[in-house]
Amino acid sequence: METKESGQKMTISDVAEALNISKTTVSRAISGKGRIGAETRRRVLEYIEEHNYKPSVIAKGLAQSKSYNIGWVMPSDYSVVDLPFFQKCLMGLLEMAAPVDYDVLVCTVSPDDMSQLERIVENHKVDGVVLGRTLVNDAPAEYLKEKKIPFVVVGSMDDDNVVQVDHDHRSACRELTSILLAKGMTKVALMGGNKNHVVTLNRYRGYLDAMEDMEVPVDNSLVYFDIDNSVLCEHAIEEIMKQKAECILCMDDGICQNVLNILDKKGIKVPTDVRVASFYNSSLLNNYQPAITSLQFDPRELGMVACKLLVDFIEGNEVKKKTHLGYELRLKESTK
Amino acid sequence: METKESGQKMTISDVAEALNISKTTVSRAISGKGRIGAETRRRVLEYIEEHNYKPSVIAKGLAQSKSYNIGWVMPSDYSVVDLPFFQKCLMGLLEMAAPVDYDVLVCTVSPDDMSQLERIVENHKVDGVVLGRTLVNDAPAEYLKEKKIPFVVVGSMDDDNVVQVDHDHRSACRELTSILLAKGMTKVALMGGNKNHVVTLNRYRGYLDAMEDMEVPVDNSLVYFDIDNSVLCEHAIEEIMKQKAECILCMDDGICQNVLNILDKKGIKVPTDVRVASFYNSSLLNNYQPAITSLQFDPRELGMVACKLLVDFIEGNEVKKKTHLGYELRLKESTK
DNA sequence: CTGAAAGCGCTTACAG
DNA sequence: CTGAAAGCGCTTACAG
Repeated sequence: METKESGQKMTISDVAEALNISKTTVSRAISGKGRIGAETRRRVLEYIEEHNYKPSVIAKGLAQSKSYNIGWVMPSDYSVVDLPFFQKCLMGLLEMAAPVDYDVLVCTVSPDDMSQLERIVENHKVDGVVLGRTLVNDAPAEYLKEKKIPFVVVGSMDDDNVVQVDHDHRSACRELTSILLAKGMTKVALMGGNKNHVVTLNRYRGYLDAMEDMEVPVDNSLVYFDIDNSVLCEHAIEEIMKQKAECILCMDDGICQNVLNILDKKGIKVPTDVRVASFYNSSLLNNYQPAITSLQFDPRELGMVACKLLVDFIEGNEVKKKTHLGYELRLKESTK
Repeated sequence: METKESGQKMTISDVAEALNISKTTVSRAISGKGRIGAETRRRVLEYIEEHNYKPSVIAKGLAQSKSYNIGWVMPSDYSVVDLPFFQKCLMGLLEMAAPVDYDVLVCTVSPDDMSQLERIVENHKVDGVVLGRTLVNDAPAEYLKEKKIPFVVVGSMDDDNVVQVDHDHRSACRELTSILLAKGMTKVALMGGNKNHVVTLNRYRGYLDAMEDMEVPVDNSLVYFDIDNSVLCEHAIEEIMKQKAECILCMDDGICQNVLNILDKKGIKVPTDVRVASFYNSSLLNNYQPAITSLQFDPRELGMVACKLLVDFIEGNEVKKKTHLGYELRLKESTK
């Protein structure tokens, strides 16, 4: 109940001594591995409970060549730091990791620098890592494969050997686009993000799928990528409106926020002058008037699932390679 | 179950053997501690460079009773996860930590549960921690004091013994309020956040300071706290407008976003019907029309400074107890 | 300047 | 069922 003798932290030797048994036995009582008498075990557990003994995970790790850490790798791009997406994934990771006694070490990578990632794996500070997003040519993923470190990606990749967890953006975008087309619009513009992100391509494919389904020809002058600042965005909107687009489909809510502001500035009304829909997963568009039709995902759940998969993987269990989480489609006034 | 591959991780013994010297000498060459011949040292450094040997930080940690991790503690409240603030702090932390060979372990706490924090400190997984915000009755801070773990807080507290890094919210708010008053407004409403957060109180104090400076009496029917959902927000706005407030000062951009949406919904125009100002540190209000007058802070810098202070602290150096970072005041159309 | 040895706090064959 | 001992990969008095 009271804190142990002031100062020094208790070690396994202390409890062994106090109980007049060997460290081996104490270790076994705690880990549950190896044979041990029920009564002995009870005594040990009771003692450490009462004296609040907590084994050093560092020492345990050394003995087992493990760190009990998983690495969470997120991009550090300026534009991405404003999106709550990665923060929410991280929350999910943390939530799942603690109960299985893993901790989460964070590091960032940028397209031209993955030294932080290299540090944590080469210093042996993590037992596995989860990559926060996937790129078309994914240097971090290649690196981890080569190093033979267990890892899972939040997102999708072509390689069927890597463990992936993602929402099915292709289907989702196909569904959303279909609904827009079914409403009678044929000129649905697409405002895309970075084409080097796999997610961008998948959404684009879904868009194309829907166009094909509904036999609507694709007009490339309505399709824009790499819209990552307001100048590009404004330019794209001007072109799009020149083509008399009936709807603008935005690939993420950062882009959508930009689009809405520019539309507003230009006095173009939503949904009367043009409809707007988005891939919505943050609060950027909270309470916007009119409410924005969007696809809804759950980043926190991505994090939780990724963590579960990674830990299973690390511990040598069989792991499903590809898991898709559900999404929701929310029709609002912006596409009325 | 795993078979050893030829590419096994190299240990200090391997390099000692290869060079025909002792592990001691290798260790000294790397750490720079202890006497060692310049030539010997050169050989070691050259060898490990060439063979890409990286010492295990885990083992090093065990030997030194250190983990070379710092803990980053952030709240997990639902409302707070949408703000990029903590994510940006974290970026700053990471940026400073890597060069000094520390890694960052993340954990969350909520008002009624700090078990994640207890885990990482009691498992000895961190050498110190930084608390992402301060509360009026700060249980995590109390806990860390009791445990005698080095820690620094991002935010302010009454206890002069704890290392703090913060923006001077009181002065900032005083300055902003003064400017508003100087423009001739006397009815400046205040929409505050959680009164249990120290930052909320400090901003409030700054507001009071300014009112006193300018000899404007404080009207309590213009001051609201704990505005954390749109229902409360709408109610507050109705009351405020009934009092014919000339300006609404919002304590953070989440609140401000809410306020703007409700104002919009009610057809109240900014700045003609009412002025609006905010404490702006995220992208929530990006490109909003009209542009919002606000105080601007730098969360990333907070993280960087906190990291520097903590590492100094951990390594036993003298550390400044209280550091204030600068802020900027941006006057925009919303208070014209 | 360099090395043998003890030690950091655990785990885990191996033996009894 | 239990323990002595070796070992995980480093650091660091201590001695030469």
